[in-house]
Amino acid sequence: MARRNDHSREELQAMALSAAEQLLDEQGGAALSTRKVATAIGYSVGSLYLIFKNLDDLCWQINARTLQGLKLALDEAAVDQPAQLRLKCYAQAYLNYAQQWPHRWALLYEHRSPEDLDAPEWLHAAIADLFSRIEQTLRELKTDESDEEITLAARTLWSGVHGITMLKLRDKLYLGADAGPELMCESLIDRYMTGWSGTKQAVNALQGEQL
Amino acid sequence: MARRNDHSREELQAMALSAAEQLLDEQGGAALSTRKVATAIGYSVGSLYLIFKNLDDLCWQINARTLQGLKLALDEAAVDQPAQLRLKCYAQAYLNYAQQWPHRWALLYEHRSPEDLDAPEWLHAAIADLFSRIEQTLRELKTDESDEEITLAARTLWSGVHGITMLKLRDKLYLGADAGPELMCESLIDRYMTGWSGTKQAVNALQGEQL
DNA sequence: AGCGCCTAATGAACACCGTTCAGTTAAGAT
DNA sequence: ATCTTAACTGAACGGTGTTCATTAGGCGCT
Repeated sequence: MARRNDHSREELQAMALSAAEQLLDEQGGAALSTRKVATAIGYSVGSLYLIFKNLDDLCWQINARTLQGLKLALDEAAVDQPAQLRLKCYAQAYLNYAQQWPHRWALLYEHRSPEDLDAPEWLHAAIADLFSRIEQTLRELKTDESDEEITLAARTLWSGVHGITMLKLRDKLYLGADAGPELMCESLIDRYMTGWSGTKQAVNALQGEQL
Repeated sequence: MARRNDHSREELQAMALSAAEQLLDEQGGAALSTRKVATAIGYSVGSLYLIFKNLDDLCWQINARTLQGLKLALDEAAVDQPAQLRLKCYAQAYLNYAQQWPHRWALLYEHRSPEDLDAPEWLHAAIADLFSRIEQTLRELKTDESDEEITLAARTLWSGVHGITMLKLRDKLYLGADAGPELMCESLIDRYMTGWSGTKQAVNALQGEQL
């Protein structure tokens, strides 16, 4: 049983990634193993290494698909929404996505290659692409801010949403009842944004006084 | 070589934890193994299981020590500081601690027992204890807010700082130059707090800061 | 039809891992 | 000196990632 050619490289790759995602969803990241994935698609262990460089590589490719799914979810949530509401849409969609695919989301952030030497380039590009949505929204809301200010605010807000999501998924929130993370995202965005305006006004006021 | 009694249970436990922490610091969480820890303290694998229930247990105990160190760092950073500055002190100390012990910090959040069934009770207590510092500070700053408001704000702010820290440690920030996370924490706290109060108090806050 | 070639596919092998437990051995009691 | 006992061991089991010599099936050629 060799040279079966039942499936092309691309088909095999897709089959393996789907099987791995199913394993991940059902049993968590610790259960991801080359042998299990290989068995799931009806091939031997060695064959997996003809398709992926190693298990790390497979994980990175799962992460690529996860990021793409996240991107779609964000865009879908924000479609036809005014800039003012879009931030909260993004936050809700992010939170929802993470809760829907907790293990995929965890893999996205917990997976590291040994020595961190080869975090792929496209990963950075994909994350920058996600950031750009928030930056774009902020730019629409604050037309006269510098790029540095926009970037800082986007990353700060996104980190906040990310942190809320992470603590929620780790059950380390337990804010009395539930409905916690949604409220926290609301609180974060509302107060950060009005605080942003407030700080600017305050600075202007102070500078006006001092002149 | 049996019944050596060179060390008491407590000594052995401390030795093992220290060795494990050194391994963790130098080679990361993936390199933590019972065999390595056992060899490092000059005992056999089996002996480690007389001291710890299993590797999970050892990890939880490392986490306990990490949390205690974090608590000390936070308290030290905030000593004799007015409530107005204490929040930023906490944030900076948290960020510093995570950067000083990246692998210990990562273990704190990435380690999960199978099926999440036995996340220890003391862990929740320790985290609640950390939260209480922020809540207490917020209570001093906002004397007429409800407990729910204080709790919500504390968790939101802390999640934000946590998210910033996490993204920084994953090298997924790259905010142009560095000095990113510190600026982001400043931005988060300033804007969230002034956004909470409204514009009027923002001026006071800024003036107080400049003194 | 028969013959080779080539390569997709295999799975045994290696070095690790967590965990267990029957067995060993030394310290202290008798 | 012998016994008891428990601290300690390390081989064993089933799992992991990864490699690579071997195999066998599809394909082109004669």
